[in-house]
Amino acid sequence: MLVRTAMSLLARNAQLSVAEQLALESVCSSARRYVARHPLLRTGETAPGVFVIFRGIACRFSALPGGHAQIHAYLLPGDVFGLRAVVDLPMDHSIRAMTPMDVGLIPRESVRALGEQFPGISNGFLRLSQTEAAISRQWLLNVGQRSAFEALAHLFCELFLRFQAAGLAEQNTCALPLTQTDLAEALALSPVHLNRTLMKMRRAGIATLTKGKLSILDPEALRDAARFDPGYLGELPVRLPTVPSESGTSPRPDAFGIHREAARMHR
Amino acid sequence: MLVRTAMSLLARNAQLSVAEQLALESVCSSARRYVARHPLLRTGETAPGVFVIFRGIACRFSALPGGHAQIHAYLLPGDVFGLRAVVDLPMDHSIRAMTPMDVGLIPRESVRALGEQFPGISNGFLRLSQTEAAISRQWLLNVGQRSAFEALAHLFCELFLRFQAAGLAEQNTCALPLTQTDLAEALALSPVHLNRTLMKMRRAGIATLTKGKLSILDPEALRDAARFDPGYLGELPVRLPTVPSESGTSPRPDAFGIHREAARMHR
DNA sequence: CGTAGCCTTGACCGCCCTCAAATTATGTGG
DNA sequence: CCACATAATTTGAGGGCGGTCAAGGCTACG
Repeated sequence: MLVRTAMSLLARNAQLSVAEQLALESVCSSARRYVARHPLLRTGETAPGVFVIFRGIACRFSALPGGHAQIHAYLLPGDVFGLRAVVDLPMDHSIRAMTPMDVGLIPRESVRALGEQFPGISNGFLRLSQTEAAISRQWLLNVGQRSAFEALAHLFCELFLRFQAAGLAEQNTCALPLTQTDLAEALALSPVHLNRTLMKMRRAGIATLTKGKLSILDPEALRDAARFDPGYLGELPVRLPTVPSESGTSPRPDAFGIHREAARMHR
Repeated sequence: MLVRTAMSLLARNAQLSVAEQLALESVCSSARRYVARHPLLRTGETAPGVFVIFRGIACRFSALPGGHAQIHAYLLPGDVFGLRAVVDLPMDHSIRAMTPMDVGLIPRESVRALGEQFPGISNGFLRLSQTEAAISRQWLLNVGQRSAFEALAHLFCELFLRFQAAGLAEQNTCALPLTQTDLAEALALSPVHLNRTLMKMRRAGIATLTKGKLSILDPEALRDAARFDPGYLGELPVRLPTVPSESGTSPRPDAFGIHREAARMHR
């Protein structure tokens, strides 16, 4: 049930055929349930296979001396982790659940076997890997080049679109059950400064994060602050919300359309 | 000739069989030559195939408003770029030559065809992709978590080991024909501050960068400053140089063993 | 209803940025 | 080989973004 929807998300992101999706489903274990903060994979170990997220949020992170951590990526329903094991690489980082989770496992032998039978599956995992790499490049820009405000705006744009693509967003809100410390660790900011930045964004009427719910009040301002261009996320069938106040009245080009054009001024 | 040595590097990093390596070589174009600073791939375009570096250094980067840039990765001989095209993804960043280069091209149709014939080739590219991802995670730590001094030390460790693995390092030196501005753009520092950091490292007798040559004077101090653990680079048949003064006399544990332990003090 | 975690705000500090200028490579034409 | 132009390196002075330390308020949950 949840398995099917998550596998459909995976299939879309990996551009799998129906046959390939079904083949993966047939070797995917039923859901294992984990509690929040449960460690899923630890630095140094080799994953037993590819995990598929059915429900909940996880993160990749590096533990740092002093109890701090750097979060490298958030993993949402439909995302996978453990790909390194398919190519015999141990984990260079760790993964933990940030919320209660349901996770499926595709044993790495099955992945390899299916990869030989269905080249599209191998390509699909490469595609997922490449899209994650593109996201991580944006995170490097978040940490190295953007101000705290811009970085937070960019992160909100990314997460909202990814939640929306996973069918987990309302009109202009989505559940984002992360603490401010979690967000701070993603943006390499102190919790204190992340709080100040969040307050600033709230007072500006751009976006709020309350009780684990992200609300985008002024999508255009958010996108402008982040200079957000969604092209790097792949061709998601979603877009940032239109302005709620005057929703649907003025037929002007939407955010996604604008960036679609800008993203391919090539060729 | 240079083609063979570069393809051997690629084959090792991707863990290709001899047959797979030969198959790739057979569809790889002879070397194209580029001058320094030549743009190889631009944001938005789709690469014609997978490029293999025979000679020279390139970088992935994002151009930023204001003429600045963030470098995401350095690409050395034996490295590839253009993998995104194999899975029909346009470039989310750009790539340019940093030195004169010789580059081979494997058309993306050939890559896909060989991927179906040789599953090991698909796996190999996934492996390369995963190793690049691990490197980029360390870069996020460089920019977000490490001081300028620590980050520069870590970058030097990474580059030296990768040059060494490519057969491009002497005992404790290697050619590193990058300007201080190039390094600054990799570490998200200003050129001014990178210079100060470099001077500090030089005056501490740890490492110097002069006339395009990196010299590691005190490998232990460098490794300690960076808290460097080479595991993430894959199983390279190399290591940081031993202390020149007392080389090879004392059989004590090497860096790899030490930091393996330290890296997992969490949970 | 108490305790613990999370959020919020204030005060102060430091790493790194910006601006500016001097000095040293690098390269180019005569 | 030299004169000149350009780029790269080096050093100084001053400022700001974000860190750290600290304290108080809010919320959740046993």
